Amino acid sequence: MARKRVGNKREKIINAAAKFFGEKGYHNTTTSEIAEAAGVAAGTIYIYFTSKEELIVAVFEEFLGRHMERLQTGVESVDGPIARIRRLMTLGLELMESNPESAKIFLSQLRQSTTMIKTVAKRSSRAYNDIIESVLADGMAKGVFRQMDTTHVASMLFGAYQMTVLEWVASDCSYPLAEKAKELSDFVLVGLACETPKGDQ
Amino acid sequence: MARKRVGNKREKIINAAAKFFGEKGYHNTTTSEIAEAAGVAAGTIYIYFTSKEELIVAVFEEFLGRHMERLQTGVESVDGPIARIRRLMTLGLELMESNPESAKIFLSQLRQSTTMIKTVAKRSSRAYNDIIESVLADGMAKGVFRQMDTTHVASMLFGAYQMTVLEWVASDCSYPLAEKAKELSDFVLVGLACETPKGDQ
Amino acid sequence: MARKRVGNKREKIINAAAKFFGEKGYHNTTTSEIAEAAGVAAGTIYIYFTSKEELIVAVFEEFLGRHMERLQTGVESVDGPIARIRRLMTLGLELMESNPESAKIFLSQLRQSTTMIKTVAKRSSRAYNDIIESVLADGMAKGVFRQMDTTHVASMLFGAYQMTVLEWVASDCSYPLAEKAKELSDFVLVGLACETPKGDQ
Amino acid sequence: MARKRVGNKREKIINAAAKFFGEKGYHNTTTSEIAEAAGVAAGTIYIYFTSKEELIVAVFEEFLGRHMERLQTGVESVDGPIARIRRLMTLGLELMESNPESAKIFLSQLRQSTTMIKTVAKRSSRAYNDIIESVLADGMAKGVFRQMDTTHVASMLFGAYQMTVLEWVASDCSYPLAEKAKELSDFVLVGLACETPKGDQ
DNA sequence: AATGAATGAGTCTTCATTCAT
DNA sequence: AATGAATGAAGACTCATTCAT
Repeated sequence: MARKRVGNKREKIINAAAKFFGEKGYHNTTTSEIAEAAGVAAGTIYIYFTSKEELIVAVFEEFLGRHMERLQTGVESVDGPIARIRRLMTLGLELMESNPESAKIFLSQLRQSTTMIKTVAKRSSRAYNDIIESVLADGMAKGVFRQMDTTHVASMLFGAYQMTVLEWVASDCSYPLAEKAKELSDFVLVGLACETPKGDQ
Repeated sequence: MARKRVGNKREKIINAAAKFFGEKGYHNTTTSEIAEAAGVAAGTIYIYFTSKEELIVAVFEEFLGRHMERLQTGVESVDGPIARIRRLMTLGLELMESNPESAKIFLSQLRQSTTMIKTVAKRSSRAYNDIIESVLADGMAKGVFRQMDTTHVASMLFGAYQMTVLEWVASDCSYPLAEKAKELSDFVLVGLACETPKGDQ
Repeated sequence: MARKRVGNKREKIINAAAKFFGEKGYHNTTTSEIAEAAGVAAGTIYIYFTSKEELIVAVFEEFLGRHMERLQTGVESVDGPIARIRRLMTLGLELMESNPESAKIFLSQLRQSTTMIKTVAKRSSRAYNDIIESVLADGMAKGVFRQMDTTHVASMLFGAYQMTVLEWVASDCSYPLAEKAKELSDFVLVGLACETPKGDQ
Repeated sequence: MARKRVGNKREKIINAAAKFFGEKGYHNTTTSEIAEAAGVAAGTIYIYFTSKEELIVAVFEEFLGRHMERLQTGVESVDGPIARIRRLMTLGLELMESNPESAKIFLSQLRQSTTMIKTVAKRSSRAYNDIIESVLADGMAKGVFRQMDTTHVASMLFGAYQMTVLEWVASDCSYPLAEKAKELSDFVLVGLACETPKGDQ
């Protein structure tokens, strides 16, 4: 039965890498342990990826790319800016919950250093932000949301979302993440409503 | 009048380390370059710190500890939950702006991996969160803020704050961070006000 | 009329190997690139040769063997030791010129290290030397050449020949090698003439 | 008595490297074995040399530079082109004989591949050639030597010299190299004398 | 306390070779 | 015979840490 089925090795390596990168970070993960966990020889990694760095890039593209697609689709499946923001938050949390591995990567690797990694991380988070921003702009145009700096607000909103996931991961995923969806949506939605803070002097 | 006090070297090492850790990350910084930048011998670092890891811990404690103190003082200098939230956000951004190095550490190192680092990072962000949370709890008790999961809301608020700083750092500090303070405060304050999102079905 | 004879692949591999070994040296050439250039799969090389080392041995045998044959024939086509030395030098340079690849191998690989290579290289250069030596011995017997240590003189002569080729290769074959033939022959021939150096004290 | 005397480590490394490079060639020598033979840790090599390549360059410079100096001095200590050629050949063989290690490097590494090595090797052999060439030019100017292409003749002469050494090394230094000096000098000197080959048709 | 040369374990990466198809 | 994906041993180089001075 020879040297295994063809085609699933790249996938196995990406999965193993995702697991370790998420858990221990890029620098604390050795290519050897990735290889071992993936059930391949050390050198095999270098058949599919030219370097360790290219591997983490692939991990990003794989996981976040997958998220983006589903978020985009999800958002378009409902109408109205408010519903869309709710959908975005809820779906985002669901995706994270169904794949804690990718959640960890999403959180921990987002801000590493080497240039290439940086680039991809930025691209990924920009993709997230873009989706949010377009919903905001739409809501603003329709008069549902107040006037705002959509870029800045989108990233604040993204920050609130991220921290929601981070708390959950830090708790070792000890509760259903979905239950935070309402609070998250409420929090961000009020901030977008057509009025200024009240009770303020 | 020897200007060099005792402790001078420890301080110099911490400053040099902060600079490099912020710029290039923990793993891409060597102890040798820290030593060189600090103007001490490679071995000297190990007189003040038992390991590289302890050094980054010290950097965290130093910088974030300093922040905490000033945030705490700043918050207590005004009255009322709403004003305090405003003060917190504004002062936080000011502190970051006046010390971009620490801003970078705050952002990029917060989510590394090795256990010890994790612990400290968590401790630091918890400190931040604690300040926020106590203001929230107070506001809730006084009926100024709506009922909420203060822990979760505090961290979302912290997330919005973080992303505001991140955007600024990513832009190479190309604009005055302070100008984002109002939008940030407004955003988080509405989310806390005593009402539910409107326009929602 | 299938143009591909059996043995075609072996030949292609040897040619590709010769090219790379000559250009980049044994150690800087990978079996994969040889395979690619030869238009065969990586594993195919190991059907024809048991190892990379055996491959370079084959390259030597192939090219230098070919030279030897032609040199031998060429030498025998003229009469008299002096004419033969001239023929040897001229023909040798012609062969090198018509095949710069083999010239490079001849020069650069002659003195590698691993035992087996050493052995073959020695064998090859010995073959060269043998031809020269036999002409020398003949000339000495016939009284045309002076008494000498034919082995030593043969190798000095070979050295002069080699350096003539090396200079040419080092110049990127920028001039016709043949034009050095007369000087080379003159140089070595005087050294063989029946007299002692004059003008010497 | 601590970590040995300072200053002799670089030398020890160079000596160990010279030994192995000469015996087994650059590519078949590992930095670890050099370190071990030099009695230092693997990493120590990289305190003194930035790379393995820089190490072999240093080996070249060290040994051949030393030769050049002594050859130059030796040549200048006698008068007249003929005597100088004799001196050059004799002294050269003596130097090789007194240091077989360097003889091996001189022979085996002279024609490796990587660019930097090539460069240095070329520089070294050029230095040798330059000394020879200047003596030839002088002799030609004084009418002691015939008209010739000094560059080409110098390198042929160098080739004869090299092969004399190579034969000796190949014989495992089994005889006194010095005894070949006369034959070598005679051979090259006749080739330089003011006449054309005789007995030629 | 301070130095900085030395250490050596640890890592990524290469590449000759194998073997199921 | 031919393929080429997979192997895994080996090697150059890095860098946190030590310790004699």
